[in-house]
Amino acid sequence: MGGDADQTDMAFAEHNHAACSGDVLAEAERIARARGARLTPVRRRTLEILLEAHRALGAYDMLARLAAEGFGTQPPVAYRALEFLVDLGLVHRINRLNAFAACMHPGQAHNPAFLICRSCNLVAEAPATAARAALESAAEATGFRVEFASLEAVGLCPACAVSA
Amino acid sequence: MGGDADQTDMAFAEHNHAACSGDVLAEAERIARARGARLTPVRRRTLEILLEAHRALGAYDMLARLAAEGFGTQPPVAYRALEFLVDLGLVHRINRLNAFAACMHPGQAHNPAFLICRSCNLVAEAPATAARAALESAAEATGFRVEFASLEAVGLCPACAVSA
DNA sequence: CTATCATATGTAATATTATAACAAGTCAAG
DNA sequence: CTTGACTTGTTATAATATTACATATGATAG
Repeated sequence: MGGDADQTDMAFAEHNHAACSGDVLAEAERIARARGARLTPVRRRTLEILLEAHRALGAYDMLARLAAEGFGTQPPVAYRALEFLVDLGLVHRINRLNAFAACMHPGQAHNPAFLICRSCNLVAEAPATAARAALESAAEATGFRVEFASLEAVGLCPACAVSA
Repeated sequence: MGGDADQTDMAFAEHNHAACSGDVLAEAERIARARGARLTPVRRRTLEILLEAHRALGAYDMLARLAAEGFGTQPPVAYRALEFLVDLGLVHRINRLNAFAACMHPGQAHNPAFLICRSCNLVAEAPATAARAALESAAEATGFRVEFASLEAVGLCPACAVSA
């Protein structure tokens, strides 16, 4: 899995959000097109908001922002856009937080692990190939067939670890 | 981690629930005592119900059973008992399901991975030492300090895999 | 013993997260 | 254009979880 190393590099580093968002957005367009799906205004804006926030947002938080921009005001507006993006692999659901975060590496084989900072709420993706393999092998020992696994770690990001 | 191998053995195997529940319950008493905590009737019964069910139950499902047995009828009754048991490591919260499952190996170093059968809803624990180590090492590469990690796999248990 | 204090239980009220059901609008294909 | 699939929006409701407060229980210092 050659992509793994690249994914870690910028996880918590300072970087230009506008640039990385733009890249992901362009990639998102291609992925949607390839799947015959339409990246409509609400959907696109939902993804943009998540990319700008650079952390996990709850559905109602997202809804408030969308409503403020003239989109619908009811829960399904947010849930549908988020579900669409999750299905396309453009957004991940963070179960622990009941929240959603933009995927920073769409298209690349991902299913990453999530690193959730309990201090600043930043969510980063970490390559989880090895961890997944270990989990799968432990599961296989019991005869369980893993179809999907979610790996979520809570702790302190580098910046917050320094402050503490 | 010598305990790991033992933990897998009975994960999905046929076994005597009454016996394994009794063992866990006795161990629970000891753990509570050691912590100066009281395993009161609601708390004890909550654990028993989870042990009997041998799968994850939602808080409201638990509440209904407790209420039927003469305990309180309001949500905090279930949430408080469950929180108490989680704090003592006697029950695990399965984030993916918004549900709770009895720990089958209390006391032993656990923080296991959870194997959730999407067909029969059985939840088993699998040793996750290796997976945790891999995850932690991936996290460390980004400078993130992991304090807690939840590993939840969805798939098919041996019995359901055969049926399918 | 019993007064006291921390803990536990119970309830009502409310907050948060999520889905179902349906009407109206959009858009590409024929 | 018109059909048919999809998208958006709304109302209503379900499912999950917490806050606040009153009462009860149990251990223990006096």
